[in-house]
Amino acid sequence: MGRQPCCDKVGLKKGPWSAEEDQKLVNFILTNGQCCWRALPKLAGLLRCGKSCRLRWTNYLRPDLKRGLLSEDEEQMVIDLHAQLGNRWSKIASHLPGRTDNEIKNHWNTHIKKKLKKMGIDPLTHMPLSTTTSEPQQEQKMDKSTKELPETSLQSTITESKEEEKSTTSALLDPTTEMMMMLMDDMDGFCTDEVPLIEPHEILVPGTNDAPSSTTSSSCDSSKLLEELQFPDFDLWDDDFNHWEDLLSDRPKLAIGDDEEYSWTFI
DNA sequence: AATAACTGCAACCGCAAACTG
DNA sequence: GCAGTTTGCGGTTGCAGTTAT
Repeated sequence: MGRQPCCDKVGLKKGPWSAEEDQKLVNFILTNGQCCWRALPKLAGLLRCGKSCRLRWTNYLRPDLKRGLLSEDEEQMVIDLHAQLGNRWSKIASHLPGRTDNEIKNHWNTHIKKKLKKMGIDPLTHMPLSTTTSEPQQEQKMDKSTKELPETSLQSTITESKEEEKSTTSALLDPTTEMMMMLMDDMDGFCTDEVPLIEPHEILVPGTNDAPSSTTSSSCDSSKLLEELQFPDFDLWDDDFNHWEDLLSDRPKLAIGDDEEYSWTFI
């Protein structure tokens, strides 16, 4: 099957996002909803691939994201869920509202792994280190083959069955979280990755006070952007998703061509 | 003060599943 | 059922900031 090239397409920008790009992306998604990532960059006037836009949105720009370090509770939850699910970061993230798989993955690799090792626990098997091989090489191998993990006592409880997964993970959760999950299940395929969890008027723009001391230039720009950004006042997630059909069918009218300069009027 | 080493996070890459015609 | 396309996921990398020397 032919996979289309993504960012290696000539003319597409890579690397850190600028504040302007963030603004374009946020404005576009807030106006038109989240759909058709492939077409989004052109429609939003971005010289990025759809994949890059999706990543930027889900990992950084989504208004429902919590920022800052994971709390003790969240961290413990990640450890428990990892013991059950392994490196299935998206599954783990789905149990932590406002957290992304990338964020959890990074936190695991940079903080929790070390913490567990310090405590004499193998972060991979969640067993005491003395009973497991702690050869870095071996660990690397294991990491890479998480999908075919040799069954440990904990991991052997993992089942692919959704039903069983629900029951095992919900056992770890507090009643509120459990209820939220049940409600989400009732919402016909709703998942935390589908924005928003909140209404536009409830959007809490990450402020300067509790914002993480993120140090990358793009992050700083974006914090600024999000502070300044005026989210449009409309019901974002009603049946206005047919905006997309309009936009897509209107594409020629928008005169957005591959090599043309885009102009976009922001709300 | 300079710079080497370390750390943490955002972003990219490639694969596979899901979807579509 | 098949081929092509899109989306989602997990692993990895690059780089800016921080700390140690």
